[in-house]
Amino acid sequence: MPDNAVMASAQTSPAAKPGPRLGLRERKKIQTRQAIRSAAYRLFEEQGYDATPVDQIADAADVSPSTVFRYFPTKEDIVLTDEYDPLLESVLRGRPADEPPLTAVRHAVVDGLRHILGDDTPEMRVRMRLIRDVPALRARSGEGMAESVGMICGVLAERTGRRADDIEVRVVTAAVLAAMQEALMVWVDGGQKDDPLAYLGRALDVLERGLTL
Amino acid sequence: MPDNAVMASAQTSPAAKPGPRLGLRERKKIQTRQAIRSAAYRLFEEQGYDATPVDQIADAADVSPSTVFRYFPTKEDIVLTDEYDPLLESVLRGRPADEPPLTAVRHAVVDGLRHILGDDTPEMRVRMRLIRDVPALRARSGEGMAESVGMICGVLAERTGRRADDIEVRVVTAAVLAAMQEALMVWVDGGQKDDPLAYLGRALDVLERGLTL
DNA sequence: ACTCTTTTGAGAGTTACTGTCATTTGACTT
DNA sequence: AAGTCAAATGACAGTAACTCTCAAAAGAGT
Repeated sequence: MPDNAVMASAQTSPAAKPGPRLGLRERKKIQTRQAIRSAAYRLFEEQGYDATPVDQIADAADVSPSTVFRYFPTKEDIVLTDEYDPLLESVLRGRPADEPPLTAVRHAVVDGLRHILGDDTPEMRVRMRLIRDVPALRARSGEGMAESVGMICGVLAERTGRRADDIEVRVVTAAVLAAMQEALMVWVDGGQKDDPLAYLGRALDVLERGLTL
Repeated sequence: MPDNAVMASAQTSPAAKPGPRLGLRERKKIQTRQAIRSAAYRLFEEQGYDATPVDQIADAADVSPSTVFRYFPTKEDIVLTDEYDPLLESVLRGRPADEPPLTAVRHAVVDGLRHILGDDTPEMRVRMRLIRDVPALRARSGEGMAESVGMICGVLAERTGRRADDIEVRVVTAAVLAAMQEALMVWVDGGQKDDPLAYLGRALDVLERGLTL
């Protein structure tokens, strides 16, 4: 269960958790991964995403192009890889079983976002801008969103006794994630100044209100 | 304003409207376009989307690869090009000005879908299946959806006096389109048997109900 | 120091495009 | 009917994102 690419990665920042007891091999892998990402972000900001070939990223990160593709299956993944879904799932499963589905999902999404905004790094801001501006990244981000919808539907199915492909379950889930997406994009459009959670709250309120304007 | 790729094209079917008064040139263009599409759909069904190179489509359609790319900027566009947005926009603008936004959008989406389902061709069914099954197409389809959101927000902004980037306007719009998307996908999953409009209706009801399950 | 496994880099190949340019082919004029 | 012009086509060269294979390099365990 991959990612929700609109959201930032949980362990993107340098030295996210080097963990004292890792072999040299593992440490090098983390280093390499980070080197590639840093180089990529820098080049993307300087020249733009499309104008930056993978070969150039490889050069800048001092690895071969093969290695880049070994770490990131696609160029998009350099920007979009994160671990949002597992976090979201565990928060959602932790909600009390008698809570109404929408409330549970709402809390899960809010908590998940809060956790992730913990690392409010400059890199994350670049990432959000890239997702907003580069069509290929937007598209892939949407794909990640769709996978999140699938995961959430699975959990909701267990909670409600409905089927995971029940249209109402799916609509609820899709609407919530769409609202989150819009909230984040509006936040980015506004210069990433205010609290994104405030936007998210307003967005979810609209849903609970039955979309009345 | 491109397309909503989950929706089928309005003039995809053969001889959609040859129009009696077209020069030979225009007629040939329509023919070529259709030849490419037909060949592509056939090959996609036989071998799969990814396993079918554009060169092979060109061969099958008796044109050069250059010509294929002249008609369809990307391979994805062979499947996804449609004219849903203009239709949607005109229907939406035609709704009475005092109607609540959600109601107006709801009617527009339903009417739009009805129009489009007029041509319930086999090709359209293949298209829907491709969109469901091929990640690249799903992603692009989502992109089209995002553009539709933009268009609808523009119209709603005029109607309501709010700004087009108002978060509530965007959430309403995004939720409706997400619901439509889910409705269509559930319909496809169910074998495209029943009336898709019934699914759409149920999906939109969930939204108006405030996402209560 | 010596295996053994994992990681890396080098290189070749595929495919989706992009851009250019000469040729062809309708469209229109005389 | 012939001639001119603009649009459409095809051939070709080039770029960039991957994919695959294989041999060299580098940790890990003995």
